[in-house]
Amino acid sequence: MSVVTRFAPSPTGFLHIGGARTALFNWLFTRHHGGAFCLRIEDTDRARSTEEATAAILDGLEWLGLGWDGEVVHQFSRAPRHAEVAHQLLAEGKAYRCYCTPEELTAMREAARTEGRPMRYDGRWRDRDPAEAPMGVDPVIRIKMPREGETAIRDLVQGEVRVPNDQLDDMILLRADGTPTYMLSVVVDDHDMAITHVIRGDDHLTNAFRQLQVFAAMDWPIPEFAHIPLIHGPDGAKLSKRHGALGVDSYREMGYLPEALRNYLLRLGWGHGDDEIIDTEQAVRWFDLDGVGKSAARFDFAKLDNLNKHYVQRAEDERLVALVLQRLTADGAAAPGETALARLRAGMAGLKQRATTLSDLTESARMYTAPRPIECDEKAAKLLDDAARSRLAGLATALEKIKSWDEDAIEAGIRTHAEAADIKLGQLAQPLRAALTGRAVSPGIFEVMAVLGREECLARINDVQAAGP
RNA sequence: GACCCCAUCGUCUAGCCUGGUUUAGGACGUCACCCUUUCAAGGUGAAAACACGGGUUCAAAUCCCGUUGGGGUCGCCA
Repeated sequence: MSVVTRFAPSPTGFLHIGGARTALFNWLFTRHHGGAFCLRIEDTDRARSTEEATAAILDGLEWLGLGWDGEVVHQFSRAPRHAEVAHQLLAEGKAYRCYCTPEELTAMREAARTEGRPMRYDGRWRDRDPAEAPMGVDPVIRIKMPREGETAIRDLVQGEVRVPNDQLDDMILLRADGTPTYMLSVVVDDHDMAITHVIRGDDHLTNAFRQLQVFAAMDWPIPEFAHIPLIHGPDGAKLSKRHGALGVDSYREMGYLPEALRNYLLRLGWGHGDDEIIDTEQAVRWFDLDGVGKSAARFDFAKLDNLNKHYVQRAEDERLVALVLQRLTADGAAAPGETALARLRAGMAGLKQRATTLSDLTESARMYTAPRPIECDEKAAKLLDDAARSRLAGLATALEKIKSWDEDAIEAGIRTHAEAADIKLGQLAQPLRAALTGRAVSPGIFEVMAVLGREECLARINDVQAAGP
């Protein structure tokens, strides 16, 4: 039997990090076993579903590299089929019309709360004669749930979980306006799409019992379930907008690489021995549901940063140059000229060794792309005191003497100069770094000089001298 | 509140199913030292956990029960 999975977000907001992980697990599981990974947009809530949210979700999945198979299913378009199933159940006596008004239900709910009982519909129309139906009330269709015994699911992550059937009330299948509810739609769609494995968030675990009864009523085969634990915020509380419940687009903006986010999300709740750095190819080979933990995990930016740094350092220079260029010009700024671009390309190898995010990388890249005179940050300015300036003064002639302008020759030339002038390399290198890059931190200074070129170095040193204290 | 789920270093986890091989392993983070033109990287080392209480057993992080703590669900939302 070939595996068919689905990721079924509702388009009421961006693709948040928990959803992204659910999608990742589904995708990995499908790629590992061979099969189809389907995407279904659960847009039956017409009031809250938006086109923008759908676009954001598709965009987020694409960016993360989680491609789906086949056409995207828009659940609302299948509403007639859902209604058909509800009516079939009605005809078979497995469902019934309920004429309760929303007010009645509210009263029921309030009463339950004051009496400290759980709120469950009391089934008052379950066996009532439809002839008693009040005029002018559009009925909903409710399923007849079993009232005795218990329902059990064998969850691939949670193990066997059972719940007494008296906990399950006669839920609504079809609303008064004839539109299907989520509980009906998921089941019908999962069946019609021939989904074999339902891998979703833990928050759906209790829904699974209700859904199981719909499958049973229709006499449909029941898919495998795998309810994966939720992701919590750094403080252990539910991920809310205040914490890390950001859309994947936010992580993209912060400068994380999709492969780093995938690796991080994979390790959040899934383990394979002591392995930490797991690229996607390896993940596909290793991933299975038995490695999924049962407890919720907290989101930790420090670890994501560490992973991101790892992937940035190993990313192709050209790819990073393109990404940095995008960021450099994102605010409408003019693209760097040819010389600046050439420097960026040449300097990328050194730059990326020190970057954590694309955002850092972009900031550090400015030392190669910004026009003269470059701006000094506070720490750099501090390095350029009078003593430092005077040490720099004698350097120009030394630089003129260097024959071939490459890293090794520059280093040799400067070391010789430092020895002759009787100053420590460090005392020279730091002011030089400040003058050349405007920062106190940069790639190796000789590398920077090689990338910048002799003329530019001389000019930047001169800029500092000219500016005065 | 009812029902359900969970519980190993600060965090992510390995070990748990198939009790002894564990002075409970790794990673991130933290701290120290080394390297060093800054930073990063790298190297070495350190501090750091089986929530608690009962069982079962010759032996429990591992099995059972309870307590506590955390989480989820209780919509004509999904």
